[in-house]
Amino acid sequence: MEPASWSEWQPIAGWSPPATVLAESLDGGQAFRWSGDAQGIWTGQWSDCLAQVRRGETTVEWRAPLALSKRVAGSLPHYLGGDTDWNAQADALPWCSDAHLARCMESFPGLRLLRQPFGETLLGFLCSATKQIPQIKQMMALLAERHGPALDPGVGRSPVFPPRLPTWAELAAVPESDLRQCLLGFRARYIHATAQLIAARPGWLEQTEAAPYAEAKARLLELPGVGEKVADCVLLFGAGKFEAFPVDTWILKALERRYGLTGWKPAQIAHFGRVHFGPLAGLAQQYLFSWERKFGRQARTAGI
DNA sequence: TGACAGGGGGTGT
DNA sequence: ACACCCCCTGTC
Repeated sequence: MEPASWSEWQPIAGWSPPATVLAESLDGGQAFRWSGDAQGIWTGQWSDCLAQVRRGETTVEWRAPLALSKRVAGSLPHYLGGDTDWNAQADALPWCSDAHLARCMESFPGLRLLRQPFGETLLGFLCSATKQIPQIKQMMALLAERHGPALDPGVGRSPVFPPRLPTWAELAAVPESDLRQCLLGFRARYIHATAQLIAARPGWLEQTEAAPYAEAKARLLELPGVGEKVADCVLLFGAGKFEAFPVDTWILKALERRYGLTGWKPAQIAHFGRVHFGPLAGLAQQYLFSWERKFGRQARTAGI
């Protein structure tokens, strides 16, 4: 599986997060196709791309198998959110009047929202219901191994690359029983039915990704297995809709414990989030989520 | 060491 | 509210 040769490490200008924040950005629950080694090198896949990322001297650096490096060079900056001025976005959050948000932002300096391919973001979060990250990653790996074509190197003879994820068109041809073999459980039915629905509507995915937030969300909610939370995750991590505010159990805990919203229902929490954090609520959500996951348990144990 | 609950980043009825 | 699936983890 190890490609014969990699390109030189190349800088990603303007991004120099601490190791913990790089880990949180790549493997904190936005994406499910990155894994890190003991040297701090992260290997990840998306679309037809395979790359490694690490902290360099001054910025994050990347490299790719030589046969893929041109493709990755054209795709990785966008994937890592390089189109966005993150300092400006973070500064636009109401940290000035929200001490807890300020604390979360200080704990994860340089945290980014990824801009993943829309279709595979949808697939990932259809797998996510009542599952933790390692299990979701296992499902995604099995889907790729069993139903994704080997990554196309593009030209001539080349090393064997690990398989990419199947597209929705490819998933539509996979029997539900085969999906179940990928440890999907009841999610297999959702993915199968969603694949049929998408296959029956050419252009539907692309139009959904391009639509404004409210319309895109309404369209996603038509899919079986997609509720409020999954739709918002797909739009935030796979469509760049920063106003999306996914409410999962961590955000529920965070707003209950840190903002005193005891007993509020998810829909009420979502409304509070959008009003309180504004048009970049999704970015605030990511800071709160990361903090709660990393520090929330001990904070609650300490009675905070 | 092996069985056995218990629970998990939700959705649908 | 509860079922839906079932792998993983912690525990005895």
